[in-house]
Amino acid sequence: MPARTASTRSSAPRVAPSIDVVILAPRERKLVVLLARGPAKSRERWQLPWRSLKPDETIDGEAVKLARKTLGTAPALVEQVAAFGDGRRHPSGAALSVAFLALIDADTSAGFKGDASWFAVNDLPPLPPRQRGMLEGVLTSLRARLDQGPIAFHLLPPTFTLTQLQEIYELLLGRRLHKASFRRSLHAAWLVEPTEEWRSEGRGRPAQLFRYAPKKRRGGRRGVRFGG
Amino acid sequence: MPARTASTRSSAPRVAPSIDVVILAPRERKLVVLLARGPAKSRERWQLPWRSLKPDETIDGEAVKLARKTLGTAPALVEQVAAFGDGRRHPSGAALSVAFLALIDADTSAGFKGDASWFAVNDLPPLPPRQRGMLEGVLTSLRARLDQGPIAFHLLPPTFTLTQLQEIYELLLGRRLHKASFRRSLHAAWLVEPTEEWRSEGRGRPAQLFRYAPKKRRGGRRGVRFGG
DNA sequence: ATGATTTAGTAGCGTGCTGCGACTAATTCA
DNA sequence: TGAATTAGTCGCAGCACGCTACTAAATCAT
Repeated sequence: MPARTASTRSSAPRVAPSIDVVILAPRERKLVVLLARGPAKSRERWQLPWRSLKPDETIDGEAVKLARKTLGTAPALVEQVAAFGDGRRHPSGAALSVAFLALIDADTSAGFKGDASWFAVNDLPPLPPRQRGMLEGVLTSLRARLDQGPIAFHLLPPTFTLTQLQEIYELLLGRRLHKASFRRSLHAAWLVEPTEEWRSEGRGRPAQLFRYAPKKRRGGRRGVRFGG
Repeated sequence: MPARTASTRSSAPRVAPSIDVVILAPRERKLVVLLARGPAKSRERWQLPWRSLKPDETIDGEAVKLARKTLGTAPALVEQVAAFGDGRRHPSGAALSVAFLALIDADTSAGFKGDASWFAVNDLPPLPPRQRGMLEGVLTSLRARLDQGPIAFHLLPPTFTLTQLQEIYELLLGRRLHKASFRRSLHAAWLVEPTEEWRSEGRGRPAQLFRYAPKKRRGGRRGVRFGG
């Protein structure tokens, strides 16, 4: 049921596929996404950063370049999520768009200066319809694969406290986790190792800093399973 | 920044994205994939079924049509897996290809008459390089999502014995499972219900037939976790 | 016919993982 | 100096998992 859209008359012109990137960072207990300004005349003033794919270009390479150009710095992770070729409208007019996920940590994102702006994913401005679907698809996929790979670590700086790590998981899962169970799972997964440093964050006992250091110990590496 | 329409000159010409479908069925304890004949002059004589995407077409719709046309009947499941736009060669010359997974059960696949042929996924003829990658990507994704959704059921007829179901899981996972544990997990997941029928399959005690009937019981539906 | 063989399905035990409440430890604030 | 706050650990109770061993119902061989 292809819904005819946008600037088309009898038969749509052939337009190159687009690459769209969903750049995420944690920010004040919320997940935020980086949106770029659209053309002034367009209905939606904000858009996911995108570009058209030229022949001979690889999608992964171009996605990394696009993320770096938009962000001014290289993200910790860039990963393809899915292709979107429903009939919905895309700013490029492309019949097909490929969605990418990009993650950076809070510290790096705080240093961002550029034309784009951060928005909480729970409180977004109107987006072009296909991009709205792409964003939702990326978030769903992110949550589903949380326990498959070390995704959460890419939202943190190189060293972090276990409470910080737990807060990232809670942010992505949308629910509270039990501290003791979380740490036990983490320990069993052999994903982090302690550093010598401790950080005093205002009140309370200082926390030890850890770094991401997966050990391929005997038995398949298990993801972090959640207590809570 | 988005380039114009049809074809460029000096570098590669612009070619519409392709839709490629990996049609799988269980067959004599092996997983088989349906391959179509390529053009006689081409290096690889066999290819994944594919077609070029025209503007205004939706990828999911076209994937279903392609699968149905190739197969002569509608598959039990058609699902997008990923986009492939590495530099590797594709028969269409497209810069970008989208891979789809399609599943049908053994009985239906046995009735297949057509130009294409079934090959065991462990013993394949040479394929165009990008399609080789797409096939591997689809298989990897299939195995990874086995415990997330009811994928296995789409490789079986509407009613089946629990031994048949277990064999499908063993086929996809590539290892033997323990009967009692498998059934316990299945029961806990509330995914099947017994019918009144029993099937006598040669020797031994007859087996009860079950049907796929997921119950959204209290607590999130767990996938089948594997014993043994 | 009857016992061997084959396949289906269940019972129950030990171990380990999970969820949770309650505890100790180290710091800041009044 | 003691209340409050945050970090980190202990250990129990219950459930899930892996496995062996059992019962059930059919066919095959003699």
